[in-house]
Amino acid sequence: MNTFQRIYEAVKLIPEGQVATYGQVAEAAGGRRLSRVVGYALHVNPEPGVIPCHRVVMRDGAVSPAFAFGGAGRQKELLEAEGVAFLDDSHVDIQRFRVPFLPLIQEDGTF
DNA sequence: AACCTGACTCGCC
DNA sequence: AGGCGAGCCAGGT
Repeated sequence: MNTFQRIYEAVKLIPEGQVATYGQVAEAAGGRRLSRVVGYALHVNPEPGVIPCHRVVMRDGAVSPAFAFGGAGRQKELLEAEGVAFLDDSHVDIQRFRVPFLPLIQEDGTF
């Protein structure tokens, strides 16, 4: 169970209709400082469609400009379809839809 | 094998 | 208040 695996597990745990920040995913995966690694992990997303990377946004709710799996507009589309409201074209209402907490992923992949 | 870079975040000027 | 550097991991050069 390496860091990447845990990051992916954490992202998969984000419930539909909610979003999580890179920091939250990072904490669930082992440490807040992994936030940057989280970005890299999703960048090289090995399982598009399986890992809901569209539910991961920056701390201020902004979606990544470098989003690349169908276009940034696609991400907004998916999130709104799940019930996540947007404040503007690039920011989700993070305060209302951020997942309250994410379980800590253990070495063996469990909580 | 060392070095650089990247979907981030936070703390310190 | 806004800019800068550090810490983390993996993969490419």
